[in-house]
Amino acid sequence: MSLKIPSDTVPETTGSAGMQKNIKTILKQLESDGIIGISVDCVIFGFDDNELKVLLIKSDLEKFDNKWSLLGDLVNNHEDLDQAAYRILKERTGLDDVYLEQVKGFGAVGRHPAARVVTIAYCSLINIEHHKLKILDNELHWHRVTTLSEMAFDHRQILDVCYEWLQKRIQEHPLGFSLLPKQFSLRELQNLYEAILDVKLDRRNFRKKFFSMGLLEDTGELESDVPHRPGKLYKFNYDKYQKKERKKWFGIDF
Amino acid sequence: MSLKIPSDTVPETTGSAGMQKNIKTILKQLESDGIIGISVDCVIFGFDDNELKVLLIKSDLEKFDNKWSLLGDLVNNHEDLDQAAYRILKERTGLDDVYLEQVKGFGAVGRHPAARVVTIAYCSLINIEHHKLKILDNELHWHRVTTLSEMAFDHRQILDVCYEWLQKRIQEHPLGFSLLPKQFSLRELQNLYEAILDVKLDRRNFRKKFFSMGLLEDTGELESDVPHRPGKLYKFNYDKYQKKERKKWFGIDF
DNA sequence: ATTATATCGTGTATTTTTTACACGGTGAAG
DNA sequence: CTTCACCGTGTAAAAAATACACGATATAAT
Repeated sequence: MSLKIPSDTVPETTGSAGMQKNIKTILKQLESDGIIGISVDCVIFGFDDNELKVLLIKSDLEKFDNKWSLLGDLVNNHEDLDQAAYRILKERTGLDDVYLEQVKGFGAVGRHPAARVVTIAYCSLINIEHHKLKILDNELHWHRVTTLSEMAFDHRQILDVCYEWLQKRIQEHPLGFSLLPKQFSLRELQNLYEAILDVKLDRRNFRKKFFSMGLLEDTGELESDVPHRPGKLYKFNYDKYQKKERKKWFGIDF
Repeated sequence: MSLKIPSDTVPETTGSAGMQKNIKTILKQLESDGIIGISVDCVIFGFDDNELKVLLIKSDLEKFDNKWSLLGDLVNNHEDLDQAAYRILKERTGLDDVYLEQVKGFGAVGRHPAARVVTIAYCSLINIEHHKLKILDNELHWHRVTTLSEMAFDHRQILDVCYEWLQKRIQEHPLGFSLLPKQFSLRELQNLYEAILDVKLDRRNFRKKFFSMGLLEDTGELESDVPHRPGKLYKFNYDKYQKKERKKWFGIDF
């Protein structure tokens, strides 16, 4: 017999009052049996209107009435952690080929009010445009990351950790491109970095930096619908990046 | 009722044949109930003889006969993940005030032969000297990290991930000091970095780099028992490090 | 058509950081 | 009293990061 109970967020799209009761019963049983549940929570970032956004859903638990919650679910018995995260992502965004990476496990004893649940946080970056079709479905919402007050469970802490992880990560690895269209102008790229890192950067030096890596490919196309001189559109060359030999020693810097 | 079953490694020091049977029974039951177990595994690093070592134990499972295993245990229902890791560390090394950090969760379906167990890997750095008293107990062994062949479970993979994590981490954060005595010479520190990162560094520039951070404190003492001119002994000033404001933007570098 | 405006794209001088490298000093061992 | 191995410091050259300016080109307003 395979237990199937809800996680921090509603896994079924057909959430109803009758469902709720069932959920609570199962959670209670888990709790009384002293079994630790294991879930996966996805911090799905998007970039829109020059701001970093995160995809959230209204919590279904009374205790967290109207609070925002990350997208998550219990891990099934037959699936890896990564698979579980991909499943959630697919269910919620319809997107398949996305950037996804594990960030950290969270297992404080009281983090879930109904039972002991350890969750593994994943971070995902998607192009918000690709996802727009599906957003109307339910209680899903893109929310600014900078102006978030309370959230359900320990999801605020998880989001904070993931946001800091992202800030560090985009400076060392080429993930930012996942938030942009395949083709992008250099200004769009810089806006992305400035928004995520909350810094102002010099346009010319930013340009120099990226071109010196030799990983941006000129598509020959130009921006359109801009009220000024259009910039060239580039795409990131992942192949070249893979083949590139990375220097091992990068120095000590506390 | 609180389930208590063994993890990837024997939690009890009194491991015996009778115990083994009990373990298997419980694992089988878990497996048939479709419950996912959750454990913590500690990658405990030490530094000795100018080499990075890891603390391992002989696996108790027949399938992994004589293979090396990390130190781990199932997470108890009433303890946080971090607490579980600390508990294992304390049980095995007798050490308390140690560096410990979560690295990654591993949850491949078939990673444990007896049941589905998701494990959270922790990385710990200890001074190998402090631990020598307790090593005689059982099957514990300090093993070179560079010359390790097969290991039990997916522990080789976990170790690899943690080793790479360490290589990156010691360049950005002051953790290396946990592997050294409180007081150390600059050469010892450099040997540590060279061993862990597998690079040769210029002695003078290494010195310059560290002193320019202003975090090394001259103890006034000198090395002893060296067959040459003794070097000064320093200690790391953690207080100063905490107070130090770190620059946010450190540039893009793929 | 002409002008205003906003961004594009490039180059250069300055500062800072990293790297490479040399020499005199001190303690132990023979 | 010489050899050896490492300690401790300084400096010149190379590389990287930063600051900053100007002409070009598109749209929109006049």
